[in-house]
Amino acid sequence: MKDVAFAAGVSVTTVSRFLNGSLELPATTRRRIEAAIGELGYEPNPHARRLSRGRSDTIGLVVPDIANPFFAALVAAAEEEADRRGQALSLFATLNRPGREIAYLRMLERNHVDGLVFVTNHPDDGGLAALINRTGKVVVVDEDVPGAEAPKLFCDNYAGGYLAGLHLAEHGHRRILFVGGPGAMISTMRRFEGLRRAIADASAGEVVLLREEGEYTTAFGRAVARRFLDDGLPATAVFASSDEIAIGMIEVFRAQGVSIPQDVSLIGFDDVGPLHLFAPPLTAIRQPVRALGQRALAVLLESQHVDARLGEELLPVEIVVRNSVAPPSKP
Amino acid sequence: MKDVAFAAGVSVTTVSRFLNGSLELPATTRRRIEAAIGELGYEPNPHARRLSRGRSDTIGLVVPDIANPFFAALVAAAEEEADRRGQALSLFATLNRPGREIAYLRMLERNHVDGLVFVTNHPDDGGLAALINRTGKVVVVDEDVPGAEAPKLFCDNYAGGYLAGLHLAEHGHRRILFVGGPGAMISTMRRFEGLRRAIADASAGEVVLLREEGEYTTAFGRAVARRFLDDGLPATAVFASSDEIAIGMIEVFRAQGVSIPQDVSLIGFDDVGPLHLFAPPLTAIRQPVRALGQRALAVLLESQHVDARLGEELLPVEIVVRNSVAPPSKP
DNA sequence: CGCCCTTGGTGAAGCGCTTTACCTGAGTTG
DNA sequence: CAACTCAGGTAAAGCGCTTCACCAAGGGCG
Repeated sequence: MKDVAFAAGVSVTTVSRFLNGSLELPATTRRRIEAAIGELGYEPNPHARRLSRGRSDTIGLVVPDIANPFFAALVAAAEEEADRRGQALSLFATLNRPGREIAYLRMLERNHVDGLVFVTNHPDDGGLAALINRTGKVVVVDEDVPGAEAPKLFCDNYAGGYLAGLHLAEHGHRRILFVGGPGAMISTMRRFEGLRRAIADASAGEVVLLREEGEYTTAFGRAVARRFLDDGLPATAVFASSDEIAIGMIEVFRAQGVSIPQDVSLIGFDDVGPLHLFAPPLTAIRQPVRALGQRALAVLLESQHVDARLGEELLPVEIVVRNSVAPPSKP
Repeated sequence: MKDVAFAAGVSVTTVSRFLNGSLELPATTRRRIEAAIGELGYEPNPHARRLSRGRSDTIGLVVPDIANPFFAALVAAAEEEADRRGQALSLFATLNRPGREIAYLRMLERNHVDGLVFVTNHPDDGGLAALINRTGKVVVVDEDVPGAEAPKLFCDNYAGGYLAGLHLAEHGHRRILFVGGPGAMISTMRRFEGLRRAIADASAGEVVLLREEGEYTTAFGRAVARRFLDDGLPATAVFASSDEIAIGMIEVFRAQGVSIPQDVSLIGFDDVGPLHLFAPPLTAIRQPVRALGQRALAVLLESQHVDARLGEELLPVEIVVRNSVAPPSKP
């Protein structure tokens, strides 16, 4: 930049201010600077810029696992929005490695990034919340970190559970198995609450609501399905709280010759994979995953100055009816 | 850091060198410094560090679309490896926005990142190659950028095509439709070449090889499938060159009541989605997508010093046989 | 005519590290 | 005992920007 300034016969201040738009220049000067830049092939050094300005125009995104299609879609939407807003996106996956979440939050604290979109998938012992409160500039997405005073962005889990419950109840199901993720997470709690409420609202008489909670993985789905079969199909319908769980269960059901929806109805949650090509096409609650990613960025960058902290924002879900729910064969 | 140095009664040089491990200190001094750091809650500023050292310990990853499960898996593997090697990962999606690839490469040039893993999905007019050659520190992954003098990392497309062809030929197919991505990309060319070679090797007598080329999208898959049906099923088997294409085709086949594999056999490529749950479970060539991501990072960081440029590395593919290929009903 | 505003700049002090070149004093060695 | 190491440091010069505080000259205005 010094060279550019010299070549253009001005000071570095002028070049810098011109480049940053904080100085109007007459056409002749401007052209001299531009010519110098062109000839010297000058490119500003972002590290120096960041050091000077004290910020990086980079935001961090912490997710449990990028390969999971749900998170992948979230990341994609966030990246798009970040790019639109002139921010770079640094990506971190926790992969359930303990301490990783903490490490990434500390990175925020060290100004590595200007803000963090934080997606967790397991309960916090309070350490995370404390760290979030200390650092600021975090938006908590998808799952809650209780006690964290930060903008929060979830899908409407309760409504999702309610829609699923209503759909099952309308088909006449009275014995329903809920398969959730970790019991302490709000996605699990709220979806269950919604489900229960819907069943209570829509079904007269006695209703049986079984409940399994574990992880949002195919492995857990398989385990639950096996247990379910061992118990002799204690319910006529299953509400699987994620694509992964549903996939695991379908695998077992299929292997054991249990057909959907004749033997058991199944409704999923997320709907980011190609569920419509499954056999049968899977009815599911659709998460607003793109909106989640976009809004996360927007909220983060806009709460930069305003203190719009606190308060959670709920994004609407919808039910996508396909072919995996039918009336119970033996009611 | 100045404060830490003062509190510990040493110079900033000492603190810096101690922190960077370029100075052995007696236990007492070390403890004084550590105590000062603890008390002051000191965290080094990465921007300053980067400016001083002239590098960022961040590598960039440019992919067409993160939400695509194939790229998502690639990103996930790369991030994991980057983290293991102490590098941060900046993510950029081109989303087919023209000029984006160039923009991201220039960002490399400006030292924004130390290196770039570059995944393109469309032909280059030479501009990209030129830029890559100028900047260095790029590894080209998955699809080629012809003329770029950089380490290149592909899956063994030819072998993939060959495996698919062999499988189809062994089931007696003589009229086969190849559905590729963009015709100019090596993935398309090499897979087709492999397919053709396998057919030639395995089938005596006349063979018909139809060829459609377009994009790796469900939309293209649907379009080809419709055309295929309009033409009255001119082939008994289809080799779809990506999960997306296969999904698009299955959608149309299913909607039109064409059943797989009775009416037409189908073999896919990629195998990152839950193809095993499709109806029928889809036979496919599996890409070594995790290995691709990992190796990309390794190659990038290791070619940092060595000039191991040039030369492409091929990662092995395998065939995953499921249930979507059967002998033709009317040979 | 004197004053003030605007336009078009400038100098220099940071930003917070790393690194080079150098220094000092307590052993070690011949 | 003089010369030589070597551990244990240090001062200061960057790294390449941004920005604060100023300033000169020309023009408009009362």
